[in-house]
Amino acid sequence: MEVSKQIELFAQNSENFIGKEDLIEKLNKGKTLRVKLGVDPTRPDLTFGHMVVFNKLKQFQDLGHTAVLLIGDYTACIGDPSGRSALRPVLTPEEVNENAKTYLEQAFKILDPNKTEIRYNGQWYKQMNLGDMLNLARKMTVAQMLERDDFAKRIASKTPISIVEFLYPLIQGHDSIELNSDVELGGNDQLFNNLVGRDMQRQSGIAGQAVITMPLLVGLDGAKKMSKSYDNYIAFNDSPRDMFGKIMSISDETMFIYYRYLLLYSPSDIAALKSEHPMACKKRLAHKLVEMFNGKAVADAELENFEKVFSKHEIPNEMPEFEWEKLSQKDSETLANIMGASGLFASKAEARRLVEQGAVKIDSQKVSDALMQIEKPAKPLVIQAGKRIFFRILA
RNA sequence: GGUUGGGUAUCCAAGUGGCUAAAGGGCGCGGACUGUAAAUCCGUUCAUCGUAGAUGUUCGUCGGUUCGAAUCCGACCCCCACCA
Repeated sequence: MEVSKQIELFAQNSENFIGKEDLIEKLNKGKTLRVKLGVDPTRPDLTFGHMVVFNKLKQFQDLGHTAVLLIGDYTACIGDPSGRSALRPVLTPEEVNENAKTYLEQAFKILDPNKTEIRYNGQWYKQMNLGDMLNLARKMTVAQMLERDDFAKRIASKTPISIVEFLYPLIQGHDSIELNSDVELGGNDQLFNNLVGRDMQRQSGIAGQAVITMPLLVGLDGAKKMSKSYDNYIAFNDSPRDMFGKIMSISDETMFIYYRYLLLYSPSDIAALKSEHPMACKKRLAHKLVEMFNGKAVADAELENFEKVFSKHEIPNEMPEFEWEKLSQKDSETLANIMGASGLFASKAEARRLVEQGAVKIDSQKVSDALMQIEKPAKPLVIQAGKRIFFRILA
């Protein structure tokens, strides 16, 4: 593909794109780019927030460039502050390996494994000694470090900063030297770190990497960034039902953001969407994303389930099923006990509360007495609590 | 090492001897409404008990004072800040 077209694609949806000229030069020479993405193996669950960056990496792959996933197995012991004021936990090597494995499994739902190079930074850091470390530390000044927005804010608010946090950008930067990367990708919170890599590469006499950062995706609440700590995320590993439901729960405004960053719709595509019924748009978004992770058949089934349960207020096809004997030893039992025994509720008190609030239906008939007797059924019985919990008692 | 301030339910946070299972807010859950698991409004939010009130457990940990403690005393653990 033409160089200018490629550059245009690289820039698509990005928040910062530094070193564009360097890339143009390299591409004009016909170079295959090495595109680095640092992976944090302390948090093995990928969310749709990560997907924004992975999509970008995938674009590079599709154009024939090399994706380099750097697993910070060694640095997992440091704890990167990136926007959070609390230090991250230190992990054992076993945990890191396990995490890295599940991380990659998920990442390859987006990326092409055949075009991905996987590296571990333990490879070079294990052999480093204190002298090497000090040489690294020499490459930057405290003042430069304090330019980082996060640090500046923490100084201002008198929040402590550990020395290891100062080392983190240096270490990430050194990784770029080892990997000889031409581009580094990351979320916008990684801008500073990635730029340190660019500087350090130049200091060591090689061309500085370009840096492309992607915006942080807004979470389900439509307000804060998607993050596990805010519990406003969709995970790659969510069940198809949850994934579908969570997407259906976002606001219309957020929906268009997801179309843009998750499905890479262009502004004109999105303008076209806005003329459609928002409900239809949202269902399509949910369907496409679920399909991406679980295939078309599953996505179709979830769409059908959603329409059935939430639009038509009908009972879903699939739900947990119980033998009567699993719920009670007697021939008849109170509703509260049955619900409690199903294990689908936090406690028996919770089950009672739901009944009192008019949330519980037996075979679609609303019931109001938590202590009513349920007989061992002659034919299957469906108990529903709220809009989302259903279970069937088998005859 | 010293000096402060602090550790309350899922989170933030009030409470400084009984009226406190513990204010208020957030999250969650339910109901109404809706194209929606949006928004809004209302309700609810430790557990157990045949629906009531009662009992059990809970306010960093252990022990003590008291008829009675989240609240007072002692020891210990942990966190933050300042000083060194």
